[in-house]
Amino acid sequence: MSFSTLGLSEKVLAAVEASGYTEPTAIQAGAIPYVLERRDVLGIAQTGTGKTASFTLPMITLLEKGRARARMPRTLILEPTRELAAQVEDNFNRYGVNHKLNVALLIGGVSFAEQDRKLERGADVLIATPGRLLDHFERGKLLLQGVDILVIDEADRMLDMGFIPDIERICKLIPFTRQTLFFSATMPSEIQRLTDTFLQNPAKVEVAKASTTADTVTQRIAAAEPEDYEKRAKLRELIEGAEDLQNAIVFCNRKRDVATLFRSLVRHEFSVGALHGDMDQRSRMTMLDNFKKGNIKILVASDVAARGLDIPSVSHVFNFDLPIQAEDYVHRIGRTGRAGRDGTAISIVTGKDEKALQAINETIGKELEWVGEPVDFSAPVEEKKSRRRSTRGQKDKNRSRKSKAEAQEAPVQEADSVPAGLEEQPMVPMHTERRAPARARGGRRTNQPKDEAIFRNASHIPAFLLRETRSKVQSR
DNA sequence: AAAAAAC
Repeated sequence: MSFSTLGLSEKVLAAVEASGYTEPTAIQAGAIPYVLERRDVLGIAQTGTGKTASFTLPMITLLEKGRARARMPRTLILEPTRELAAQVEDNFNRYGVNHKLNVALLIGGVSFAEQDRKLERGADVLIATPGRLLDHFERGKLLLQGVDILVIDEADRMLDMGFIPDIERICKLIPFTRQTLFFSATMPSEIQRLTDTFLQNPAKVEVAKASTTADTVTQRIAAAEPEDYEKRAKLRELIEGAEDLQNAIVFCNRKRDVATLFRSLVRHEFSVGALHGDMDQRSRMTMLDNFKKGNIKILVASDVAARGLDIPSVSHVFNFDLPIQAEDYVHRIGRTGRAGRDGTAISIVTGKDEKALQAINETIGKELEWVGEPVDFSAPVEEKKSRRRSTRGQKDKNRSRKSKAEAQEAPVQEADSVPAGLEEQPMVPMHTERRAPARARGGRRTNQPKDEAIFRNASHIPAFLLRETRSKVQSR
């Protein structure tokens, strides 16, 4: 199978070849001919299957005829998150090198001015998250009656995020004569209803569901005490003990925990970045970019990074917290072991996680194996105080199990406290212009890092990367 | 107990 048999234009084929691709993936081979025939397409595919190129390549081919008019984009692609939208833009830039496409990215968190300019100039391709798109529409800056191709990507995720009413509204604003390409990893009933309403005689292209537990991913769980500082110590131990760690994503359930953990790892001189939805857009983009380029080895992230992000090779995934929804576990560990590469996923489990762990084991259809000693779920997991009173023996046993180094490690910073000198610090992330602790400024090191790639002085991180959202709000 | 997304 080769790209040349799919009906793509010469210019597109040249760009694909220049990118080094020779063989289409299953979803590309299945969907591209239908798109070029102007059929509606229902694509059922996970991320990491080459889904994006399955619509961008034929779209670029189709866009060769005709030209955009001011404020009337010719095509519209809806994405659930800003990062995914930006990723699709990258895709158009890469495969559209031989074309003069006007591509406009309409996402929140950035100024309207440039987006307006691009709309005014006439966009061949409009890539948007629903909120910002509707915002532009309501301001009258955008006319949707010229849209010829509508792409709805990651529909099931849009559903999870409550975007379906917005999607329905947008669909109704676009002429009935359009071509619609609809992608979803799963087909829950609400999504089925949506496709029944908005697709006309679609060609259904389904690619085998990537097995939830890719054989190339080694999955393990590691026990820790439930206190945050204990979990952070365990995480450092896991990172330092990891074999062949090239780069890693560390998932936390909550944004504030992303922030706290990020600061803690900076203090411990890891090469680390953070990513969550409350960070300003510029930081989000730069963090992700630096992580992709390898400037940052460890990315602490919320579930904003769990799905869809195209980070080609992550050697390790760590779950600082077990995800609340077992399904999210699958998405998180799907960040590693991609494209047949080896990957390792290690999750920290505490006495409070019994139910979450059960749910995950059920979802993946096997029992996760422990590294080190397992958590004793039969032990009471009430508040620490009551446990101390009721089961002193158990507690002492736990303490003696801890290594000396761990025991000596004072709580780096409790979730609710801040290290000295950073009292006024915002949640996320640390601001380097304030005085960081001596170690983070490259001062005396108490323990010599053994791996230069994973450990690094934090002082190189550009200040704007470490700025938090509130400054933006204050400046208004 | 969460996160994501418009201002």
